[in-house]
Amino acid sequence: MSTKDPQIQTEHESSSRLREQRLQKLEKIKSLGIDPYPYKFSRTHKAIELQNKYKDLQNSQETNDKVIVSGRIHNERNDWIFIDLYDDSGKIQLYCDKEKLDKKLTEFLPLLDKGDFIGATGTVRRTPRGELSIKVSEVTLLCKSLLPLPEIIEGKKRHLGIHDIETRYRQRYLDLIVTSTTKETFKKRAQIISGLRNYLNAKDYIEIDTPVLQVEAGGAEARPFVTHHNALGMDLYLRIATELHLKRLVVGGFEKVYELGRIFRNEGISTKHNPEFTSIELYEAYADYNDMMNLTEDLIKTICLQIHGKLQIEYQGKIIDFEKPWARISMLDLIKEHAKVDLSDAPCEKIIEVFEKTVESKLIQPTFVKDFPLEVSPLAKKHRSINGLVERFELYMNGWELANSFSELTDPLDQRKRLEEQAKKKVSGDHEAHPLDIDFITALEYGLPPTGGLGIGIDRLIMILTNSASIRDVIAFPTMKPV
RNA sequence: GCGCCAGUAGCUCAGGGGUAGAGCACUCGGCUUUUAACCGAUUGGUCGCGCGUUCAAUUCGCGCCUGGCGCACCA
Repeated sequence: MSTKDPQIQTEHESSSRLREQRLQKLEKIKSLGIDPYPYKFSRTHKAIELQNKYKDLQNSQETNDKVIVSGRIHNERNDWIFIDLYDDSGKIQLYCDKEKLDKKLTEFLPLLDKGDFIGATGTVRRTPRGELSIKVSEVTLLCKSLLPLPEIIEGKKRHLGIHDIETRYRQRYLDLIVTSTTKETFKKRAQIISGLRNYLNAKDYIEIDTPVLQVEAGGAEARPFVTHHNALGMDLYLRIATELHLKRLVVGGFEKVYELGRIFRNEGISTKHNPEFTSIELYEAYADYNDMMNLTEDLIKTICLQIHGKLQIEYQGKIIDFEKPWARISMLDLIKEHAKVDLSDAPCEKIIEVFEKTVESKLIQPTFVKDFPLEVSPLAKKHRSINGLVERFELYMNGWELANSFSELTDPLDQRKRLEEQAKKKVSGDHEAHPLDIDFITALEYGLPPTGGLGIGIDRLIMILTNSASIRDVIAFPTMKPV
C-alpha cells in the first residue's frame, strides 16, 4: 500500500456540470424502472458482419431481416433519428423512425448521451444516402456514461478525437475510443506477438517463464529496480534480462527455449525507452551466432509479411527494405567505411565510441553488426578466428539497436573469470556492471552445449512495423509520472 | 540530468497589465423524416501551481509541477 493518503475523488471538478446533467438523466432512467447497468446482452451481429453481409444492398432498399447489435454511441444526428453505434469491429448506423416508434422509446431516446452503451433491435436497410442502417424497433440501455467523450473538428468534419498527447497516454481508454489508429496499432501489436510465438513454436522452441524477482539482476548491463520481500526480509531486483535463466534451461536439456516477456531497466525515458518493456530471448543448442542471424532475418521477414503482405515498409518517411539479404558487416569494417579509420588495435571504449558516433545513426536498412570487442561482451564466446573480439552481433535498423545475439560463452572457467572482472567493476562503482551469479557458473560447470542466443526488443520492432514515432504509442499504458 | 517549447471552457484553440474569448459539445426552444442537418437562446473557466513586481497579474519576473521534442544514458 502507498503511504500516501488515498485521495478519493468524488468530484470531477472540471466537468461537474456536464456530469451533473448526466446524473439527472440517470435518475430519470432509474425512475422509469430501467436498470442503467444490466448484466448481459445477446447480439446477433457485429457491425462489420452486417457491413459485409449487406454490402450489395441498394440505396433505399429495405429488408425484413431482424438483427440485434450492441455498442457505444459515438454520435447522434437530428434529434436521435440517426445514431452512430460502434463495436470493436466498426460502425453501424441506427435509424429511429420516430413516427413508427413506440412512444415510450421516443421519450427514452433523449435520455441517452454520446458514450452510452446500448443494444438495438431492428431491420436492416440502406438509407437513400447509402448508409447501411438498422431501422430500430427496440433499444436497451447497457451502460449509462457519466462523462463526455472528447470531440474535435478537423476541416469541416466533426468527430471524436483528442490532440493532447498527454491525455492519450494517461487515459488510454479515451484514446482507444476516439482514435481509430490507436486501436489498429494495438491489434497489430497482438498479431506481431502471436506471430512470433507461432513461428517459434512451429520450429519446436518451447516457451518457459523465468523469475522476474531475482536476488541479483544479471544478463545485461543496466541498473535494476529494487523491491523488497517482507517475509524473506530481503531486497530483490526486477529482472533486466532473461538470459541467465534461459541458459540454465539449456543446461537442463531443453535444446530450444525462449521467453517473451517484460523486463525492467531503471534508466531514462525517451521515445525509444520505457522503463518496462518487452523482450524475446531465445537459445538454441548446437547453434552459433551465424545461425542466429539467419533465424533473426527469417523471423522478422515472416512477421513483416504477415502484417503488411510485403517486405518494403515506410517508417516515418523512410523506406525500410526487408527483402534484400540483410548486410552482415563487422563493427571494425563499418568504422573503416564510415569513419575512415582502422581501429583494429584500438581500445574497446574507443571502438564503441566511434561506432556509436559515426556509424549507428546511418544504419537505416537492416544490418547485422558483428564481432564486438570482448570487454563489452562478458557472456559471449571469443571469436573463433579474430583475437580480442567475440562472436556477437547486434541488428540495426532505422539507426536503432533492435536485437543482440552471441555464440554463447560455454567455457565455465572463462565465464567465471569474466564475471569476476565485472564484479570488480561493480565494487568500484559501476552500477551497470554484470553481477557475479555463482549458480549460473555452477550450471555452466555441469555443461552448456554450444549455444546460440538472441534477444529482440519487441517494442521497437512493433514501432517499426506499425510506423509509430514513439515507444509510448506501442505500449498501452506507458510509464508516466503521476500528476 | 541539460536545453527548447507547451499547459486558457468537456474538446480544439485565439488572446493579452484593467470584470475572460471563439467554434464545436452540453442544456432549452423552434424547424425538419432529415446524414458535420439547420436557426435561435442560455449555460459553462482558480487562464497548470506558488511566490514576487504592480493601485491592479491570466498576461511581466522567478521558482515548481506535468507533458512534448532534441541532447546525454541506455535496448
